Formats: sequence, C-alpha cells, structure tokens
Amino acid sequence: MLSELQEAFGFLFEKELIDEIASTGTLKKVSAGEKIIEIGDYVTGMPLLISGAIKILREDDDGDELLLYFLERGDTCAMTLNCCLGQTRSEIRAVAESDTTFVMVPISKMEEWTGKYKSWRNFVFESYHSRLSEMLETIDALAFLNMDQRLMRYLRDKAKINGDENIQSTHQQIAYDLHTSRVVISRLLKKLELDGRISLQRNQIKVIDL
Amino acid sequence: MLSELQEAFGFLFEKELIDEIASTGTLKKVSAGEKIIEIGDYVTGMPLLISGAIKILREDDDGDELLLYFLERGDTCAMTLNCCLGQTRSEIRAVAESDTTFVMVPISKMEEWTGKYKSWRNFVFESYHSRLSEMLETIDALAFLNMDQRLMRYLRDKAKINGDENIQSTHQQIAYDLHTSRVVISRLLKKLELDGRISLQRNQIKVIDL
DNA sequence: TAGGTACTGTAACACTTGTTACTGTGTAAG
DNA sequence: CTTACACAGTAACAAGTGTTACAGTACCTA
Repeated sequence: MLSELQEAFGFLFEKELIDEIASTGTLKKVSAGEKIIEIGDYVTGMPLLISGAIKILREDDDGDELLLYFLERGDTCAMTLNCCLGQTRSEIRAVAESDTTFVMVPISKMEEWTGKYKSWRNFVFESYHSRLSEMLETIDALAFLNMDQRLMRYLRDKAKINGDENIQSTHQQIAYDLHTSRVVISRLLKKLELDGRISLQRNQIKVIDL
Repeated sequence: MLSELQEAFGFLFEKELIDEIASTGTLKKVSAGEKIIEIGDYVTGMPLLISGAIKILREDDDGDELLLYFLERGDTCAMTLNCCLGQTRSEIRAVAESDTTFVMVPISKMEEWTGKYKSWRNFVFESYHSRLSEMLETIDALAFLNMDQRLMRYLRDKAKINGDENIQSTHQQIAYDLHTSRVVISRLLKKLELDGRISLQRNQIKVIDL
C-alpha cells in the first residue's frame, strides 16, 4: 500500500503523513459499476483515490438520479469530508466508474491531522475548492445549457475520465446520469452521429470530434 | 466594531481571535441592491457577515444570471474563501439583498489563523459544509423541480431571509434570479394568486401560504 | 394635469424536452 | 435454430417553458 500511496500522494504529503495514512487506512479495490456508498449511509471514513475513477450521483425523493461529477486519482470526496466533520449521513451515492483502488482513512484521524500537518490542511482545502468548482460547473450546465450541449459535455468527460474515446455505455445509462429519458438521448445521439461528431454501435459510442 | 463582532461571532470564536479580527479587519456597510463583488474581480479579503443578507449569483458568458444562495449573519462566503486560497478571481457576483454590515478580513491572515485557532478552522470547514449543502439544494432545484416549484421555493427563501412576508420585488427581478423570463414569472405568480397562496400588488408580493 | 416610463396581464405561438408506442436488430441461452 | 430479451431507431403527440406583441395601469415628473 505504501508504494501506491507514495505514487499518488507523494508530491502532496510529507513522508511522515504518508506513513500515518498507510498504517491507519485500509486498501480497498472495487470493480467498475460497484456501489461504494449509498445515500443515507453513515460515513465511516474518507477515501483517497489511488487509481480508477468514481462517479458521484445525487438522487431525489422519487428516485430520479443526476450525475454530479467524477473523481480521479489524487482526489478525495469533499461530500464525504463534509459528512465526516458534520457527523451526518451521506447525501450522495458513489459508484465506481472503472475498476478503482482507494485507501479508506478513519474519520477519527481527520481532526488530528488537520491540526498537525499543513499539507493535509491544504489538501482538504484544495479538495473543497475542486468540488465547489465542479458543483458550479454542474449548476452552469443545468441552468445555461440545453440537453444536446449537456450530452456533449458528458461524453467528453466520460471519454477523458476513462482515457478511451470508445465509451461503453447504453443510452439508458446516459439518460439516468443526465436525468432525462432514453428516447431523448437516442434522438440527440443520432443527431450527433449525423453531424459526424460521434459514431454509434450497440453498447458503444466512439467520440470523433466534440 | 468589537461589540458587533462579539454579538455575531462571539459564540464561535475565542476572545483572542475576535480581537485579532477587530484589529485587522475593516467594517463595511452597504445598502440593499449594492454590488459587493463582481465576477472576475480579484478577491482581497473575506467578508464576515454581521447583519443583513447577501445574495450570491452566477453568470454565464451571455450575461444570463442565476441565484445560487443567500448568506445571512454569521455566514461567510465559501466561494470567496476558495478564491483566497487559490489566489484566483471571483467566480461569482455578490449583491446586498438588504442593508448589510460585514467585516472584511485581509486574506493574509487566513492561513495564519487556520494554523493557530481551532475555532477558526472549524468555522472555515463549517462554511464549506454549509455552502456545499446550499449548492446541492440549488442543483436539486434545477434538476428535479419545475419552474412553479422553484418559484415557490424562491419566494419562501426570500420572505425568510428578509424576515418579511411582503416581498418587495418586480417580476423582472425574480426572472433574473431564476434565469427565466418576466412573462413566465408573471404567469406563474398569477396562478399562485388564483390558488390563494400569495397576493399581488405592484412591486410587492405577499406570501400567504407556500 | 399631461406625458412618459416602469410594471403587470394576457394571448398566441415556437421550441425543447418528455412520453407513449411500436418496430427492428444484435446477442445470449436453451 | 429459435426463442427471449436488451438495446436502439423513430414517429406522433403532450407538456413545460421561452418569445413576441400588445394593452392596461400605477407612478413620477414636468
């Protein structure tokens, strides 16, 4: 675990802190599509992402979903952070976007490290900063963009996060993430294909020019 | 200034920190409607709200606006916080919702206090927590609510923040905040009036039952 | 008091998105 | 091979929201 932590967080944290993380945290591996945390769960720890990607989803009372943002290597979940400090339950769902490895740090260490390590404080602030920015972007998209533009943004992000221009996904799954219906996504995707911006196969979308 | 700080933040900060804030910060008073910070401005300090209320707005490239949330006494602006730490420009606009008093703290003190005062750290974290929650609510509203429900939520919030069931506002101003058109707001307000939930006068909306 | 301006009400229409329904096709299991 | 099922394409329509246009009314100022 130490070497993986060193690789992903070495440039952020001093040796001493890395050692503390390694000795108190537990390494977890999850497969693509696996649920990591559910809305309403008590938050027991804070995940530090070593490899892979996680998508963070919001859900309303009717069970309707919306993708908030993706987390990548070196990220942590500010919403979780939030819950740790507030001792509240999770407001979001986290699902592995790809096969993912992360270190789970017990919340009891949070407060201690915040006082002890400046690098940890900066990391926590930086995480809040990133997450607020992502939320702002999500709000911009919802408020100012039409569905076709939101779809393009989504496809770009998805291709980038997975490092693959071929997106493995069904229209229905995209519809869930963007909180719309399958028919709408099929319609818009077909239009994008006619415009030569993507190409469509069953269960797969190839990004050409977005 | 000391007494006002004591009143608004005394239950949060130790005496020593209050004194530091009083000696390094500057007291500002702005009238309702006055702009406090503009998108793209460099952030020179962090505002601690003593009285009144501030509304935080987002704007896209076309100049279209969207209300993000309100700040009240005892709050600070996490977006500003964000900018201070990141040394970036403001991503939002802040406008006085009512006559407002606040203390502006120079950003240079931020880092110092974060290491020195646990109460300050907690305040900063708590601020991030609150703002993330507000952003989540904003996202929920955008993604899951229709315009009529968003309007009701807006009227409720506005009445609460101003402590007055009579809202002084034109339909056009509401339309800006919700990023829609005046006609749409007029239409929905009229419907709410017919349902007996509000009553309408020129430049004023009285909340009856929302 | 007259004229101008800001605000509100309303109709008619356009556009985007959501819904329903049905068809066809690729894929896996029996 | 064939049956079943998940996935995708498409049309027709419904609903919500945005746009344009115009009329009426309150309010301010000359």
